[in-house]
Amino acid sequence: MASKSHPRSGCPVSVSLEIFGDRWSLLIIRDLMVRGFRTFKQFQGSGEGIATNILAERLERLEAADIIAPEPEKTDGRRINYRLTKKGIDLAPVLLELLIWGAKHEPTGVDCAGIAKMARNRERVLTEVRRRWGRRDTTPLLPPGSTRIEGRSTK
Amino acid sequence: MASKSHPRSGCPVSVSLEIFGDRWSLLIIRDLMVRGFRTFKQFQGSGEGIATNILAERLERLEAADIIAPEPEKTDGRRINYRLTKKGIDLAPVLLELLIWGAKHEPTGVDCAGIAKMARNRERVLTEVRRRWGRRDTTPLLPPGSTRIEGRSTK
DNA sequence: AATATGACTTGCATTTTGCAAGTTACTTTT
DNA sequence: AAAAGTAACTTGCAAAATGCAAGTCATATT
Repeated sequence: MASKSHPRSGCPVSVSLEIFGDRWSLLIIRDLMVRGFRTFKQFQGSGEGIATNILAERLERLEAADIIAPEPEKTDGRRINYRLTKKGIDLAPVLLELLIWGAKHEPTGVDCAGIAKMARNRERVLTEVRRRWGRRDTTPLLPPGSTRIEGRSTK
Repeated sequence: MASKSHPRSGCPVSVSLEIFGDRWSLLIIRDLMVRGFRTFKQFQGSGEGIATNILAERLERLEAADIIAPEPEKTDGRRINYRLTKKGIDLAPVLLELLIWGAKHEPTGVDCAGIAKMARNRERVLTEVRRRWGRRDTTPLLPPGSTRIEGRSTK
């Protein structure tokens, strides 16, 4: 992917897309950010069907861009836990807007009302995502299959 | 590009990425949204170096997704003006966050202070983008090479 | 009538993907 | 302590997407 550095415009949008402008990178970041995934196996089984060679390449790429960082698990020498860096967690607004747009404009089989509520409380959602990242809290933000955000109700 | 419909998760993020998760689509949308570009030739010469066959394919794709719509120019039968649909202009927040992230975290050769100001006034920027879209105003939001947003100063 | 322009095609070489089947270094079981 | 997992990758290909350069074709312009 974009291994050869084509001379592109210096536009920040363009630069961003050169790093994660593909169909998989942001899904990995999403899994880290809201589903609490940490390992290769988890990403692999995330339901999107990414091939293992592509997954390995994307992890390498995201690491090189300092968006994620690997930390070997002490209690199990086989396992590597990936974690978002500060730079990585800063992608939360991008992901949130992507989520809101997709839910609004495409049939996605998720609770639109729940997403609409998130759209009305962007800042609250982002604050929660950042707080959990700071605490290394890995419980899924969205319980699998749901779209309701956990924690203090928004009512 | 994702011509074969792989069965993917119904996650809105995933669905969004299937439509414009590549290195070019959002750049075309950016050109339409903030640079006031309308034609094939303009996109082609946007400085990113997109190949004409790819450009044609992306325009077709974005049109199929109802993100852009072509309208032939009455005064010149050769020219087709592309325009963002409502669904397309709704991508403004995504693009803005992408812009903010890139400017903050990558060397982009643009005025970081200007972008930081936009980051503090997201809503104002988005309102302006939408207003201009509604008026079919095609003067660039950002004067070429600059990053200062036009119109009423933010002072 | 001749030339130019805008919006694409086409052909082809190079890259990236996707898929299935390993491999390697631990861990757990028996 | 040997056998049987597991986690995280590699490898080898075939298929698809991308990047070039060069055309085509329907208007415009000169």
